This record gives sequence, structure tokens and C-alpha cells, in this order.
Amino acid sequence: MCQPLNAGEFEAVVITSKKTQLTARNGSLAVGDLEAVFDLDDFLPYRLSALTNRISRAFSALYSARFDLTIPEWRVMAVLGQENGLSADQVCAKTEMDKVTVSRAVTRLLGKGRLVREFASVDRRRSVLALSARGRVVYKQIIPLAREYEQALTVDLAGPERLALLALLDRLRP
Amino acid sequence: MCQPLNAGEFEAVVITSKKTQLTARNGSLAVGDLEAVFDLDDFLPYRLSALTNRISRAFSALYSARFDLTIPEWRVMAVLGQENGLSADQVCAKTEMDKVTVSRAVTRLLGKGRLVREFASVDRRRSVLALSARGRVVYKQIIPLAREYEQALTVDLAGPERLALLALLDRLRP
DNA sequence: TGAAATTAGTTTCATATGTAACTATACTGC
DNA sequence: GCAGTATAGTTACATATGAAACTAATTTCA
Repeated sequence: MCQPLNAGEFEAVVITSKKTQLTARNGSLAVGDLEAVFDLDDFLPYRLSALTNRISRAFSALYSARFDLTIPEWRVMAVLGQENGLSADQVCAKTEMDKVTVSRAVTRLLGKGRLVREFASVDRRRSVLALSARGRVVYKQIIPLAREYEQALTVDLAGPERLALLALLDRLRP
Repeated sequence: MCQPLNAGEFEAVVITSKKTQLTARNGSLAVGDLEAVFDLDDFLPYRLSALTNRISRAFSALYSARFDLTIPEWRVMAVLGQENGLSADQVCAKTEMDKVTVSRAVTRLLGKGRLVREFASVDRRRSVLALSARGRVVYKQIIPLAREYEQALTVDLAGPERLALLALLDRLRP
């Protein structure tokens, strides 16, 4: 996948963290902050990624087996539950998932009869997706789980803090 | 992976969003909020997941080809750059990645000479991982990229807001 | 017009992923 | 000691993933 365009890897000296508890073992490492420390816990992409991994796993554990739904499938259903008639492309944009991932999730959901698909008469490349009656049943069963999970996730946040968090996330420029 | 334990999927009536712009197309859907609307944009797991996907892609674009590093590899290097001597298990805990993912990233990094591994004398199951000199060179080259990316990501946040965001994330219970 | 470029979506293929099974080491209590 | 259990890490396997190639419909503009 990645071409080996490795940058010059010549010798260099050590970095250790101020938090290090197991530093300088076995004599192979010199200790000392020879440049400003990079603190991972303060690095937003890392914090968000670790947090999101946990959240996605925890939440999907609540619905995946019970409803035979993968994470991408749930996401597609979630956006269509909110807004019917989206194209696959719009689903991609909303979920930030790859178009291949979306295409396959849609295929499986169609197979399970949880989605209906038409193609726009104005542009027959463009799909027009909606939850089927059956899909809406599943969707409606998951919503309470989603609410409960979100509730548990945010027990320690007061209402305004929760909104503040959402607002702050909105101001990031990924 | 998922057993088909589908809950009963009988007929049900419609949900549409207050934000819907393309509702009730082609006569197959009745409109009306028959139950409280579930707004995805207000659902924290969704917001975090979409945001994090974008961030991970954008950031990995900065280093993956240039340094021949996958996302898991970078994450392993990042935690070891901060704190040498961790076991694979501790790396798992810090990164929230699966132990298999970590095992493979470690294998590849060892192969590229970016990591050194010993096994703890007190418990020879336990690995003791550290960046090699070569690994530290790569690490040191990525740190500025990480800082720059974080800077661009948070241009719209004042310092205290950035800290507030981190603090709020810390109070979630995933 | 109609050839070239663009766009929506799917398929192919090589790689990445996680669950479960495995190996090897260490602990537990008899 | 040593059987039984627990833990760290790896391997095997089936599935998921995304980049790139593809098909098909649409737009552009010469």
C-alpha cells in the first residue's frame, strides 16, 4: 500500500516523556528532554480516535448481533431514518464513509429488505434510497438503544456542557 | 460475524425528520412525526465517528506515504515515543487498538528496524518495546507534522476552548 | 450534434481487520 | 512439585476495507 519513500534514517538522540515510568531501562537509553515533549494525551486526533474506537465498539455491541447489522449498515440506516430519499453519494457525505463501503452496505440492506431503491428520473445514475417498512421497524427499535447509550455516555455532562461539546467539535477543521 | 437473530420485522408506520427536504417522494411515504425525531447530528457517537474518520484520513495522508507508515504503526510509534519500555499490552490499552493489530504493527516496525524488542526477565511472556535510534529519527520527523496538523485543526479554537474540549472529552463514559 | 470530460455507482483485487484457536510462560492452591 | 487456571502474544481464517479500474449516464463545448 505504502511505497517505501523512507526519509533518511540516520542516527539521532533520545526523546523521553516527562511521564515516563519505565525509562532508561537496561542502559540502552539516555534520559532527557532534548526537545519539547510531544504529549499524545494532548493530541486531539489521538484522543478522538481512541475515544471513538471505544464508543463505536461499545455501541455496536448493543445492536450488531441483535439486529444483524454491521456498523456501516447502521450508519446508512441512521441517515436514511432521518432523511429519506438520499443518494448513495449523499449518504457518503453525511457519514464520512467511503463510497465502496456505502455501496456494499446498501447492497446488503437491499438484500435484507430494509431499504428500497429507485433511480432518479432526472438522472438515472443517481440512486434514491429510503428505508423500507421493514427497515423502519428495525430503525425504530434501535433508536431507543441509541438514546440510552448516549445518555450513559454523557451522564457526567450537564445539558449545556453536552451542547458545548458538540459546538466545539463543530469548530474543528479536519 | 453476526448471527441473524433479527427481531420481528412486522409492518410499521413512518418516521421523517423535521429537517427532511426530500420527504414523501413517490407516494410511498406518509409524512409526520409520529414519534420524537432522532437527530443524527445531535448524536455524539455519530458526530465523533464522522469527525474522527476525516481527521484520521487527513492526518495519515501527511505521513503514510512519506514515511511508509500505516495508521496502527504510527500509533504504536507515537505511544512509544512518549514512553519507552511499554509492553504490547500496554500499547493496546493506550491506543485502544486490538492486540492483533498491535502485534502486527510491532512485527512490521521490528522488520523495518524502527523498534527494538526485549522480553522482561521477570516475565518472559511480556515484551518490552522501545523505538530504535532509527525509529526515533522517523518519530522526530513526524512530530512537527503532528503539531502542524493539530494547529490547523484547531485554528478556530482559542487556547482555553481547546483545553475545554479535551476536558469535556475526558468526561465521557464510553 | 458528438467526442471528451465528468459523475454515480459497482466490481476487482490486494491488504487490513478482528474472532477464535493456539503457543508459551507464569501464577494458584493443594 | 504439579494440575488447573490465567495471561502475553502470535497465527489462521473468514470478513471488511479502500484504491483503482470499470460501467453507465450525463454534461460540456467545439
